[in-house]
Amino acid sequence: MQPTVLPESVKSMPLFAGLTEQEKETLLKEGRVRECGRGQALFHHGDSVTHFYLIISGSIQLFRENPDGKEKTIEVLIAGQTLGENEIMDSCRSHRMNATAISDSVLLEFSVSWLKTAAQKYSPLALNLLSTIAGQAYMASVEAEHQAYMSAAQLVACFLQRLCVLHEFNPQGFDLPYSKTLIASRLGMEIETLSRTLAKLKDQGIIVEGSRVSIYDAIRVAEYVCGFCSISGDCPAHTEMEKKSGFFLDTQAS
Amino acid sequence: MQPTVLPESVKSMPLFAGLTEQEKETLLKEGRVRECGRGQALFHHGDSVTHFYLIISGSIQLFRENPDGKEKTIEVLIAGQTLGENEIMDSCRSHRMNATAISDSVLLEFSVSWLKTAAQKYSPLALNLLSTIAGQAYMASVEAEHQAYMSAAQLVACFLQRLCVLHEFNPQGFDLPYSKTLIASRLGMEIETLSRTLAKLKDQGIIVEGSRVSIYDAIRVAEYVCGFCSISGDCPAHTEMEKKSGFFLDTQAS
DNA sequence: CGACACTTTGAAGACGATCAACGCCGGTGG
DNA sequence: CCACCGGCGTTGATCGTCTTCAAAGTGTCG
Repeated sequence: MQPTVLPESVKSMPLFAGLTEQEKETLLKEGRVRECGRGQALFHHGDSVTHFYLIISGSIQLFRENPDGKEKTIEVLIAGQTLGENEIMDSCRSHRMNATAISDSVLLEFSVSWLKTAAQKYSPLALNLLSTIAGQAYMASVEAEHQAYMSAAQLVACFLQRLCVLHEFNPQGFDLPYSKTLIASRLGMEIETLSRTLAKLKDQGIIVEGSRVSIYDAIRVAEYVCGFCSISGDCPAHTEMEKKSGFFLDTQAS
Repeated sequence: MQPTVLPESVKSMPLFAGLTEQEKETLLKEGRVRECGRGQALFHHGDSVTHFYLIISGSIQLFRENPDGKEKTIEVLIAGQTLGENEIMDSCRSHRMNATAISDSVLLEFSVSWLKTAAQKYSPLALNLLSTIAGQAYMASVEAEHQAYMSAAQLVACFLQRLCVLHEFNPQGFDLPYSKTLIASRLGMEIETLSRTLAKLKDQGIIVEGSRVSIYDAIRVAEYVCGFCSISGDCPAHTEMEKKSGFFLDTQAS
C-alpha cells in the first residue's frame, strides 16, 4: 500500500548486510505490510507454508500444542527478527508450529519463492540466512542442554538475563514484557513452579516483585547461571550481560 | 594422497545435490583424507575453527563439559553426515564443543574458506547447506521440547526408535551401536536412570537385554512416544518408523 | 589373575508436577 | 454502583520421578 514507509530500520537488518541499497530496494518492494492484532494468529500448526516474515514491530509467540492440551512456547520473537525462514529452507510443506501475535504487531510479508530466489541470486543474503539459522540451531541445542541439566532457578535466571540483553533493558530495573504464564510455557515449567522460583531468586542476586525485576547483582547471577551453563565463554547472552553490567556499573560510578 | 578413492558414496551426499559431476570433482579434490582412531579427538572446545568435515566412515561424538565435570553428548554423527558447518556458518572463531571419534573413523577435511567460497559460488550447495542446518535447528528445538516434557522412558523409547531409522536397523532385533553410558549422556540422564528405564520398557513394546534391542511392538512404541511428542505427524523419525515397521511386518507376512 | 571400565540394583533424598484453595484485578452486566 | 465472573498469580500439601550415594556384578584385556 504505502510505497516506502519503513526504510532504514528494515534495511539495516542483519539479513540484508552486504547488499547494495539498490538490491535492498528491489527486494523489499515485493514485501506486503501485514498487521496482526494482539491475540491474532499468523498461522497454525499444519497450515501450508506460504510466507516469510520480517517483524517490524510487536511480538510473535511460536508454540506447539501437546496431545494433552498443553502449550509449549518455543520462542517469542520481537521487532527486527524474522519468521518462517527455517521451515522454508527445510522445505516443509506445512507449518510445524503455531504463530500468534502477543501484542499488536506489524510484519512485512514475502512469498516463499521470494526467499528461495533471493537466496540463490544474492549470495550475501544466502550467507546471512545461513548465519541466522546456524545461530538458531546452536541456541536450540544449548536450550536442550539447559533443559537437561539446569534447575528451575537456573533456567529462570538465565532467561531473565538473556531477556535483559535482547530487549536492552536496564538490569537494575525493568518490567517483564509479557505474562508469567507465557514465561513458564517458554521455560517448559508449570506456572506454580515459576512463581515459587521467582521468590527464591533473591538469594541469587535477582529481586522480582509483581512484574518488576531487578538484577541487582549481575555478577552473582552470571556465576550462578554459567556455573552450570557449559557454554560459559561462548554464550553471547552471558558475555553481553557481563559487558552490560559493567557498562551500567560504569555509568553509575561516573 | 590417493587421487579418487571414495567417489560415488561421497558424491551422492545430499550436500552436493544439484551440482554437476564436474563441479563435484572440482570441489572434492580439495579435500584431504583424515583418519581418526577410536578415542582420538578431532578438536576440542575452544580450539579455533579451521575445517569442515565429511564423515566417510566411523562415528564422531560431539559433546560439552560442564564445570562440574560431567559430559553432555550433543550428538553422535555417523558416515554420510557433516561436521563443522554450523560453527563455520555462524562465524565462530573457536569451537563450542568437543569432537571425538567413538570408533575408528575416516573423514574428508576441507578448509573453512573452501566451504564459504563454495556456498557463495554454487547456489545449490548454499541451499543444501541451508536445508541441512535448518533441519538441525528444528531437531534441536524438538529435542529441547522433549527434554522439558517427556519422561525418561519416553526419551529412551524415542531415541531407540530414531536410532533404528537412522542406522537402518531391523526394529525386530539390533545391537546398540555404542555404550549405554554414551546413550545416557546423549539423553541427558544418569546411567542408573537409563538402566532402570530400559528394564521398564518391556511394557511399552521394547525388550532390551544387554545391548540387544527388540522393538517388538513398533505401533505401541510410536503411540507411546508420539503421545507426548507434539510434533506428531511432522516428525521424520516417527513417520519413517511407521513406514519401516509396516515394511517389516509386510516382509514377515509374505 | 587382577585391573578397570561398564552396568545393574538398592535405598534415600531433592526437585518439580499436580491438586486444591485463595487473593487480586479488570471487565461486564444488572 | 455493586455483584459477578474469568484470567492471572500465589501459596500449601502431597506425590511421583529422577538424582545421588553406595555396593556389587559383569565383561574384557593385559
